[in-house]
Amino acid sequence: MARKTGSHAEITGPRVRAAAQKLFARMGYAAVSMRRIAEEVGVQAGALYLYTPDKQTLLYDLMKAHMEELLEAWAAAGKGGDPLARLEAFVRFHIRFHLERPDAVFIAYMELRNLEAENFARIEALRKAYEDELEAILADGRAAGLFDVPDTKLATLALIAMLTGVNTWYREGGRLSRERIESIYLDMALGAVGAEAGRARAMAAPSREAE
Amino acid sequence: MARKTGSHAEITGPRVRAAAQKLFARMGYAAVSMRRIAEEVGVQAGALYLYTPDKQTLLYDLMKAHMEELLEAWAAAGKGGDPLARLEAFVRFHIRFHLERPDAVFIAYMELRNLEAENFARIEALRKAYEDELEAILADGRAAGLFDVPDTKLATLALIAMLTGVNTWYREGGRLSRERIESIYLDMALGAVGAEAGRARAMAAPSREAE
DNA sequence: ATTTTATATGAACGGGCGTTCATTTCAAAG
DNA sequence: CTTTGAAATGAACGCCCGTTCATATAAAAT
Repeated sequence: MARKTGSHAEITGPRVRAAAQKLFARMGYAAVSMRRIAEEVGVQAGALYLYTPDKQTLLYDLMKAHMEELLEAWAAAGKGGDPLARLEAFVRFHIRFHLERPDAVFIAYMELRNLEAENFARIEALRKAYEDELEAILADGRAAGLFDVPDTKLATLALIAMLTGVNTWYREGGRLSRERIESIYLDMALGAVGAEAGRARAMAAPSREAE
Repeated sequence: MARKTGSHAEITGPRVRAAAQKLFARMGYAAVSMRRIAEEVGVQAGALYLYTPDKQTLLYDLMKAHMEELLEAWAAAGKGGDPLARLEAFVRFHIRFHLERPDAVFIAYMELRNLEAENFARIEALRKAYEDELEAILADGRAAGLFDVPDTKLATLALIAMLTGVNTWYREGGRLSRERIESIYLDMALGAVGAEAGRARAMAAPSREAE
């Protein structure tokens, strides 16, 4: 038989994962039945238990994989540079990464409350690790006199909320290209942390300062 | 008998509303049963139908009341002034209003997908009306040469996402007062839209401000 | 050709769901 | 008192839930 063995979080069948991710994102974890997921895969409900011990683990595995992928991708993309360059890299990376997997992102921040306490704590730890990456950039930038940030924790949460917000309105083939969106959000992020040198280059004519 | 009469959205019994709001916010609409709500009220499930035609209407009424309250409160608070003063008023109003009713706010943006198409469209229209209030401020500010905003629609959504984000981490009696939080977010918002006049007053020395 | 193994079925389990409704309770109105 | 009628009960409706399991199928390994 093929019943799952180890301490769960195994390589849940890709077809099952894909079906669950799609349906959880569209209808919400609580509103999707195992029978509905099975239908999407083209199988009977009982067969799902060859790939996951239960519905909760299916959700947890999706969220865990997403968060780990996020951290790994940033570790690979966010190399060195001065704080300003690192902030630009972070902003562009965050928007691009999140726009590329809207379903996973949606689940990761809408279904937190449907995780059992233990699983919730694990996902929160991963989220915290990601936030810490941005906070370190802001702290370094402040220390270097590049940013004007009274509270790095607050600024971190504010920036991440702003950036992730793109996912709520972006639609493929819309009015603005991803590159353009990244640039606009980058300018807003730089302004929000008082990094006026970064903003200056986008200014030239119409109104204000030069540094 | 006391069965509801008009085209629904009546004055759903306040105790039922309060119980539903609390439970929907904590566990999610789909995960809360009518029996659980009844238990919270201290009544049997059947009695709830004296106050609402069905569960869906209970959710819709909560969201509609919240959005209308939001629009009315802003209409009362957001009087005139130049765009900079109006933006400051909006930021402070938004944070204060949202921090005062975390359950309603949480439901309003987490349970949209559980609304039937017709109800969804009505709530979205109210949300759009609120966003338009901010967008008008940004458009006026840009026209007056006060803000540097390449796309008012994007900036509107970015600012609202950033401001509403406060609700995800704020806890009563935390490290920072609401007033302090408002001020910090105000500075970030002003920076994000390139309103350097507003930020300037906070600059003086190397990092912090005094107001 | 036989055994093994992975994959799947489909019926069944106990239980919870939203909603309805005939009936009861009980305070206020007459 | 008696009548009214709003407020609430509690049983019942048909249906869907997550999960288990004995059984079937069929490809791979022997």
